Amino acid sequence: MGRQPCCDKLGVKKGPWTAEEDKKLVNFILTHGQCCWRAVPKLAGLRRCGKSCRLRWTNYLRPDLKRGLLNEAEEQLVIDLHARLGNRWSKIAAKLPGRTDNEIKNHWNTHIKKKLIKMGIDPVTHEPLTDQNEKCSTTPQGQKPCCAASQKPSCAASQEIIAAEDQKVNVVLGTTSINVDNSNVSIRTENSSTDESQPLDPKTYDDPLMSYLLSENFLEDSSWNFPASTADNFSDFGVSSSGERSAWFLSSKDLGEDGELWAWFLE
DNA sequence: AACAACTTCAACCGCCTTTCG
DNA sequence: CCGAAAGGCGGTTGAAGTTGT
Repeated sequence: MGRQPCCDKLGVKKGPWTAEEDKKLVNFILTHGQCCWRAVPKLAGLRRCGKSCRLRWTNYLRPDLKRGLLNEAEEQLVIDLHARLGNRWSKIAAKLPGRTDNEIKNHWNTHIKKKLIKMGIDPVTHEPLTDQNEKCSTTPQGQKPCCAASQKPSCAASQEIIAAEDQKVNVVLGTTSINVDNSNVSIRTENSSTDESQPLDPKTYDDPLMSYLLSENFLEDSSWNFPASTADNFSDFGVSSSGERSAWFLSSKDLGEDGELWAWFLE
């Protein structure tokens, strides 16, 4: 016998999450950590599928998420990574702390794609748009493109993209330069007076939270476990008391849009 | 003001890979 | 080792919001 089913479809709620459901999920995960998503709805008192809970947490409720549109540097990084990785959104998202694969995928489809087409660049192959490229990357509705970069390449352009995966890339955008060297990404902003840099190297951060969030461990392992006991909650991040816990959330979560939800938690 | 067309993005669906019994 | 379930991922959908007429 294998495992038990994820959730019986009977009585499972769908559609947008309510503030009440968000509270329950956040409360449960911050208290118990992420264990098995299948058990979360039952234990948290939610009539949702475990998958739905995981999605809601990773895409919307996680305290380390950034809010708002991707900035120019992030956008350029996404374009560059997409050229190398194709539609592997989770891999791309792993290089942009605080951004989710869903968010990047949406931004790509709604903004970047159009921008590239406007610039005469094929968003699939990242080659200049030509009749041949258009035939290659665009197909009638309902049909898959012959050489989407995320799939096995069937044209030369995609093969080059896959082959380029191990190469170093350096993109300069105005005063910002993005350097991608296999798994390491750094963003540097040239200041006219100080030449200050903002590398994404976790070692350069004194703050243990930032260091951890930017480390490969965190990026590769999204199932970061909170301690089960509230007594030693967040000790891994260098905080222990409830006051420090509040400070940690205040600094890591943009309270602008979800202020009510997080204000509730911090009470 | 009313409606249509367009845009955005949260959430779902279904497939694939990994893990477990 | 095998089969089944969990988890993860990318594609797609549709409701809500925005813009144009």
